[in-house]
Parts: sequence; structure tokens; C-alpha cells
Amino acid sequence: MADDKKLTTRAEDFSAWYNEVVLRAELADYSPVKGSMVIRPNGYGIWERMQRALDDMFKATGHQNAYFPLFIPESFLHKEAQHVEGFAPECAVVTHGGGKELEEPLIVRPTSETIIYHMYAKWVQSYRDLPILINQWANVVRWEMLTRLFLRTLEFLWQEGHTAHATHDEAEEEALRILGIYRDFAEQWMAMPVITGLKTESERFAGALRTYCIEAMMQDRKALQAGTSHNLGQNFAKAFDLQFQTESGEMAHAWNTSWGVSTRLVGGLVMTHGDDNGLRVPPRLAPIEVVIVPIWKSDDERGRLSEAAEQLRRELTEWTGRGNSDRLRVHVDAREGVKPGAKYYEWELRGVPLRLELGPRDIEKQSVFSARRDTRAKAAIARAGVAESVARILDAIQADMLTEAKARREAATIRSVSSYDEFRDIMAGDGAFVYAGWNGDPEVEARVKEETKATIRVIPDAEFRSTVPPAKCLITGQPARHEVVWAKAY
RNA sequence: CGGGACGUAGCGCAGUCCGGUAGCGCACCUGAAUGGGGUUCAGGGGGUCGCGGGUUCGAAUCCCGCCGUCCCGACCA
Repeated sequence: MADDKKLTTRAEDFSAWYNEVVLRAELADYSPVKGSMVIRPNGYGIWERMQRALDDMFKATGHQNAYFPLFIPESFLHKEAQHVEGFAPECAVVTHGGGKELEEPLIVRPTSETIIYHMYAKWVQSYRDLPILINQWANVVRWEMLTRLFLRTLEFLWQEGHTAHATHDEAEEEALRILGIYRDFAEQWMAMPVITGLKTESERFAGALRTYCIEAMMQDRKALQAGTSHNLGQNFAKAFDLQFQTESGEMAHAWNTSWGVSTRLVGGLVMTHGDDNGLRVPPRLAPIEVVIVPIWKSDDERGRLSEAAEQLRRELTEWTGRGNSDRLRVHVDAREGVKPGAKYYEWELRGVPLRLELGPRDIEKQSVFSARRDTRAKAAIARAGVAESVARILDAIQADMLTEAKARREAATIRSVSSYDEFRDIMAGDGAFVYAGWNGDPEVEARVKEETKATIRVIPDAEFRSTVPPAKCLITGQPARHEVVWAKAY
């Protein structure tokens, strides 16, 4: 309170820090309805970049977008037993419309499997109609009790892919293909390293055969489930009578997948990269990659310098070295009455990856002064060929942010825990991703959750597993069925 | 739904015990100077004190009722 310009630091109070960054960087704001939020232009701009990148990847793998309605007949939810059990408690239900009570209540979609497979059943007759590869960008509603900006709100934005295939293997291949896309997106765009793998039964999607996920570590060493891809088997096809005639003339139920990522990723971005000065956005997702701050003293200089800044902006945005469709995203901050230092703090808070300062001294030396947001390193760069230099710096920032995040995760990963007591100490302390053996018993998992708040985040894919697989279950000492990753989670 | 706290300007708060006609910081507006890391001075705008009732000459303050929010005990992208 001594200086309310400063953020609460991450070390002081990570949750308070997170809330302050989201609010003060103007990513989002609380709405009058408890548990729901407004996504402001700064936050929505990041989401739009995410959408574009993901959408391109979905299209490149043969998917098309469509839109299914918000309202679903309540009876649909009840057709798949596991599904209704999982989602009914958190559904918003519409009972009145047009001033009259409805004959059948409508639920506001918490996810769209039911309405979508109902429609697919109408559209599919023959194996020739398969596969169906559809994605939709939509809002969904889940009535949560404990909410947090971006991480858990009553309503959120996401994409949900829903596919139908002729065989189990095709569906499995699809679920894994999408998991790969999610991983690439997280690492190459968000600069957020993830662990891929399989969820245990207790964390599996309601109605799925198998749930795959990407799991990321936040700076407070808690895990964030950042995306899920489900092999639904024939569960929904059977519930919604989604059948087709095979090549040999028999009737068979289709095999489905569904998969999604949400605006929760924006929260993940903040908690992965933010520092005590605010947000840090990796260049590829930054709505503004470069901010130019012209510096002047006199009125005369103001005219000269803002013109020079404008010229610099034009040169940067007209540069096509990154391809015609991927121009540098540049903003000039020529506001009067705000001192340069105040502008620096503001753009740092908002996470703009690179700042260019342009003052009389730089003009004279035919250079511009640059400051990286990620490392806060400053350097003069030559005015000649500036666009290329800027693009190179942005690439370096993108790469360095991933490296830094990966190193942070590895530093908080423990593969050598030898007793349950030691495990409890870790979880009661700073926390970590703990790789350990597990006997496969859901009751053991439940007990550990009860006692330590930690859960099995993922049964990791081969590349993440330890070189020497654990032989015994950490908790029971029985033979291990899997090596799993334990952590406290959001 | 059970236990604790709070509701006063956009935000954060003081004032409430002990009634006297609303204040502080930040933000905002105007002007001047300032301008390479959060600028200063001067002037200014903005409040049904959560809502309703009561007591009183007079209520943010006392009394009653209601509403809402936040924190702690069953779910989750």
C-alpha cells in the first residue's frame, strides 16, 4: 500500500498477484454476475491469436467448423449414464420462455456431445459418410461454486471438436493427432511446456473410454490441465443411435472423439510467464509485438520525433520478411503528458514483448534503443535493417521463453521420492511434479488426494517417463502398474 | 445450506462506539511547466452513505427487517 503502483509479488501471494495482473493489464474484469467475467480487448486479443493458430491447425488436418445451438433438451443429457452423472450437477436449466413454463426444460450446454451426436445420427447412413470431422467455437456454461478469472468461470469460451469414425483405431488415431496439435500449440505458440499422456479413471471425461491431456506447470508449482482429447468409444453412438452400414452390409455403431481447449489457456499464459512487473506475452500470441515510444523535450522535438516514430512503424509493418500475411504488429505510443518512464511501466505490465525507444540521441546515431520484456535486456540496434533485427529478437524471445519455462518446470520436478512421508512433506511445502510408481488402484489415488490435496495429473507418455521405471507403488509398496505424475492442481 | 466479516465517489478506505448535514489516497477533468524508467504545482468534477422502516428537532452513525458481497466445510475446462 506504500506504493500501490507496484504489484503484489509472486512470492508474497501468488493468487493476489495473478488477480492483479489480470485486472491491471486489462485482460478481464468482473461482471455483475458472480462467477462470470468480461474479457476485455487486451485479453480477447490474445484469445483471438490463439483461435487463429489453432483453427489453422484444425483446418490443416481436415476439420471444418460448424455451429450447434446453446440450448439442449434436458432429456438428451440423460441418454448417456456417465455423462449425466458428471454434468447434471453443474448445469444451468431454462424452465421458462416467452413468459410460459416450458414443456421440457432446456439445459444450457456444458459441452455439446449430446446434441452433436444426435445430429450426426441423422446425417450418417453409410461408411461412406464417415469420418465426420467438425469443430465449433462456442461458449459453454458450468455452474461452478469456486470461480477464478479465466481459470474457472460460470461461462467460458472454447473450441470443441467432435468426430465420428468407422473404427476404434481411427478414433484413437484422431484423439492422439489432436493431442499432438495441442502440444505443438502450447509449446510453439504459448511457449508453455506440457506433459502429454492419459488421465486416470477418476479424472476421465464423463462418458469417455480414455481421456488424453496436456498438463502444464504454473509458477506456483501447481498443475494446470490445459487441454483434453477424448476417445469416446461407442458410448455416445449407442446412446444416440449413431449407426452406419459397413462395406459388407452390416450395421455398426460409430466411434467418436471429442476434444477442447478454452480461454483457461489465457490464465495459463499469465501464470506461466508473468513476472513481478506484470504480464509477459510470447511474441507469436501478442496482439502488439513491438511498442515504439518516441521521446521529446521541446514542442519542436515532439513534431520531429513523432514523425520519426511513425516512419519507423511504417518500415516495420511494411516489411514482408516473415511473409505477407504475418506482418510485424507494431504500436506507436505518442501520448502527450505521459512521461516515457510511465509508458514503459504500462507496456511492461501489459506484456508487450519488445519496446523500441526513439529519441534525439538515437536519431543522431542512426539507431533505435530496444528493451526486451522477457529478460529486460536493453541494447541499441542499427536503424538500417531494423525490421530484420526486430524479427530476429522476437524469435529469440519466443524461443527463450519456452526454454525458461521448461527449466523452471524441470527444477520443480522430482523423480527420486522414496517414501510416502517424503511425498507428504513435498506436497505440504513448495509442491512439485512428483514422478512415482502407482499400483493402479483408484482408492489409493483418493486417499492421497484426501491427505495431501495432490492428485495424479497424468500417466505420462513414454518420452516423459523416467529412464528407470519405478518398480513399486510409492504409497502401498505393491508392484507399480504405471509411473504417474502427482501434483496439486488448479 | 451451517459459522465469521463487510457494504460510505470508479477503486481502496476513514468517519459509526460518543447522532449535528460527508472526508482521505489513488484514478478522472482543466491549465502551466516537465519529458531517455512511475513529474510537479494550481484549480476542478463526481457520493440516493446497500435497501426499507422506526426513534429523534436532526441519522452514514442508534433500533428492527431485508438484500448483497467476501472468507472457511460436499464439485471441476
